Amino acid sequence: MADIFVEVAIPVPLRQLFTYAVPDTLHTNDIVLGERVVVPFGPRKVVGVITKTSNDCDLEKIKPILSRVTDKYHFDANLLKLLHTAANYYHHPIGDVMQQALPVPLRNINQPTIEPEKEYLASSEIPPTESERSKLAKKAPKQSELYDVVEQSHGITWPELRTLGYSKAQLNSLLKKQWLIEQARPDKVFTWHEASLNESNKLSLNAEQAVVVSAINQTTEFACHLLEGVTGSGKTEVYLQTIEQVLSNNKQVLILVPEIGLTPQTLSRFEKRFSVPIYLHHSALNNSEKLATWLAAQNGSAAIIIGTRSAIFTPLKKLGLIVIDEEHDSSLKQQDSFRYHGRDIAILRAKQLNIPVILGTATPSLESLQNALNGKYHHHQLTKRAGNSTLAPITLIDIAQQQVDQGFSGTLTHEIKQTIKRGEQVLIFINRRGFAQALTCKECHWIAMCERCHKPFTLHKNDQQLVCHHCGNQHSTPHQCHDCGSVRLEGIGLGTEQVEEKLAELFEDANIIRIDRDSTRKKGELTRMLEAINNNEYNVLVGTQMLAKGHHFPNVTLVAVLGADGALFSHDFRAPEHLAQLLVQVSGRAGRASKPGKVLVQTNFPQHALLQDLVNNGYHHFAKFALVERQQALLPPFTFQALIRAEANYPSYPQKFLADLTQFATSDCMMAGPMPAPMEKRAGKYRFHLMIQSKGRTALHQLLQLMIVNIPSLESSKKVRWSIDIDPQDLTW
DNA sequence: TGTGGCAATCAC
DNA sequence: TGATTGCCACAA
Repeated sequence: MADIFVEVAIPVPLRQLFTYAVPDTLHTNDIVLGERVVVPFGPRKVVGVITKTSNDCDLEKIKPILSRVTDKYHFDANLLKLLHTAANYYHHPIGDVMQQALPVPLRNINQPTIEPEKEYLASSEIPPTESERSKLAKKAPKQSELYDVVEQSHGITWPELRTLGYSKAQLNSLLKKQWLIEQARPDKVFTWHEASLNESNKLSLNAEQAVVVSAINQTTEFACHLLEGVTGSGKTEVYLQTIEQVLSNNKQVLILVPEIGLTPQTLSRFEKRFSVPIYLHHSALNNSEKLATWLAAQNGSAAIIIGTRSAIFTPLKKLGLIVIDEEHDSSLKQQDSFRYHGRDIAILRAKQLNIPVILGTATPSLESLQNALNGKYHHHQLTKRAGNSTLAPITLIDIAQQQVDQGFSGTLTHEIKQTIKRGEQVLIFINRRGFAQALTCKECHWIAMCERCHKPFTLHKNDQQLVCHHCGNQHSTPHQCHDCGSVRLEGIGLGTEQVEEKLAELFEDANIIRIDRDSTRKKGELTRMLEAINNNEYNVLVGTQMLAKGHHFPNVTLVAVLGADGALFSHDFRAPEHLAQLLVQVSGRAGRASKPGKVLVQTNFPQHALLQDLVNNGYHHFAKFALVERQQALLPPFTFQALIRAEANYPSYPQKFLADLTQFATSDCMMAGPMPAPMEKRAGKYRFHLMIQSKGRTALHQLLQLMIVNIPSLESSKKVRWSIDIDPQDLTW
C-alpha cells in the first residue's frame, strides 16, 4: 500500500505548509485534519498540525513523519477553519497561528500526562453545626466566606477560588476540618438542570434591560449585538440573563474580559448565579491549569469559559454564545507576533458557528459604533443607572490661566483638601510611571538618553535609577552632567512618583498610596493594596491607567486627571478616543448614590472641541462627532489600514526594504512611508514603518498578498525582520 | 524561529 | 590556537 501525504503547519514564521509522507504503518486510514504529528524539520523535531491530505506529491525531497500524537485533543474542523481564516486575514504564518492556539503542554514533543481535575465540595457527611459556623465566622471570616462560596457552587476548582481571592491555606484548613472534600471533577458533558440556576440571586430587570434581553434571546442565529450601557446600567445582568437561556439549551458560553479586568467581582457574580462548571483562562494561570480549561471546554464538561484575549481560541464542543466585555479595551488586540484582535476573531467565530455575539461596553470603540450605526450590528442602549445615581460630572480646569505648582493647580489643591477633610478619597491619574520623564542638566540642557533607543531615560527617584521604559535598560542616576560636568541635574515632566512626593508635601497628614506597574510588581500586591484602599487606610491614590479598569472605589469622590493634553495632539489618531474612554470609565468609578463624585481634568486647552463635546454632551455624542472627523480625514473605520514594520541593525536596511515594497503600489491603496517608527531605535534595532490604507479591505488584502509573494525575491528582504499588522491599534510601537 | 556552517575577531 | 561572536541560509 502506498504512503499518503499530508500538509503540515509547522511552528515557524514562514507563510507556507510543509509536505510529509505518512508511512502506511501509521494507520493512515484514520488520519483526521487538525491532528498533531511529530516531524523532522531541519536539524530538529517539531510538533505540527495536519491541515490537508493527498495521495500524491510532486516534490523531490519528502521526509516521513516520525509519529502521530494519538490523543483526542486535535483541533476540530470548525476551529481549524477559524485558524485558517485568521491566518489569511492577518497575513500571519499559519504554523505560528496554530501554535498560539494550542496550549503550551500540547506543543511539546513529549506530550503531558493529564491528571484529572480536582474540585471542592461542601461535605454532606459531616456538615458543620450552626454554632461551629458562627464561631468560624467570628474567628476566621475569610474561611467562613470561602465555605459559603464552595457550598453554593456544587463543585468549584482551585483556580476559581484563587481568582476570587482565597488562599491555599484557607482552603486547606477547611479540608482538614473535613467540612470540605476534594474529588476529581467529573468530565461528563455538562447538562442544565433546575439546580443550575440560583434563582434567588436573579435581579429584576428595568424596562430597558428587559427589552434588550428579549431582543438578544430572540436571535439564535448569527447576530452581533453592541450593548452600549452607561456605567452602572446593569450590563452584567443582561449578560447573565442571556447566558441563562443559552445554558438552559445545554450550550456553552465563552466570555472575554480585559486583561486586568478578570476581576473577582465578575467571576463572583457568575458563581453566585449559576451552579455550573466555570473554567478560567487568563495569564495568572499556569500551563496545566490552562490546559485543564482547554480540555474541559473541548469535551463539553465546561459550561462557561471566562478568559482574556487568547481564550477566543479555546475549542468548544457546543458553543452557543460569545460575550465580549469592555469591547473597546485595547488589551483585546495582541501587540506582538500574531497581532489578532480578540473581538474580531470572536465575530468571525460566531459567524462561522451561526451563533450570536454580544459586545458590551459603556464607551464603544468607534469601529463598533460605526457598525452599529450603519446597521451591521444590532444596537442596544442602556441609559439608566440603577438606583437613580448619576455619573460624576467632568469639569475642565484651565491651567493656562492659573499658577501650576509641579502639576497641581490651585483649584485642584483646594478640591483635594476639601475631599480629604470630608473623610473621602481622592484618585489621581497620571499616565506616566516613574518620577520624571527625563533627567536634564540645568546648565547645558543635556538629557540622559538610552543609548539603545535614543529616547530619554525615565527617572526613578526611589531606587536612584534611570530606566528606559522602552527596552528596560537601567543605570544608576548620575550625579554629574555627562556633557559639561555640572551637578545641577533635574527631572522634567511629571511621573507618578513625583506626584506622590508633591502630594506628601502639600497634604502632610494624608496617607498616600501609589499604584502603578512598579509598585505592584510583587505578586498579590495589587489585591492587598485594593483591599487597604477599600478599608479606608488611604486618603489619596495616585496611579496610572491601571487604576481605571475594573476596580470600584466606593469612597472615592474626587478624581483628577493630570497630563491629559498629550492625547489631544498625539500622532496616534485614536488617542482622543482612548482619552474619552478613560475619562468616562473614571467618572463611573467615582462616588456612589449617596456621595456624588466629580472628575477634574487639568488642561491647557479647555476649548478643544472634542473635550468640550465630551464634557457637555457625553461619550455617545462625542463618539459620533469623532466619527465625522474620522470620515473627513479618511481614517478608520471609514478606511482600512495595514502597517508593515521592518527592523534591522542599521537604519538603511529597513528603509530600503520598505521602499522596495512601494513598487507594488496599486491605484486603490494609499501608502505612507517608509518612515522611521515613532520609536525609531529600540533595543539596538532600527525600525521603519510603511502604512498602507485603502477604502476597501479586498484591495488592501490583494496588495499585501502581492507583496508577500514577491518579498522572498527582494534582495533587501534578507537583511530585515518584517511583520504585518492588520488594523493596527498602537502606532507608537 | 531555531539551527548549523562559516569567517572574522579575540584572548593568551 | 582554540574560543567566541556575528552573519547568513535554510527548513518538506
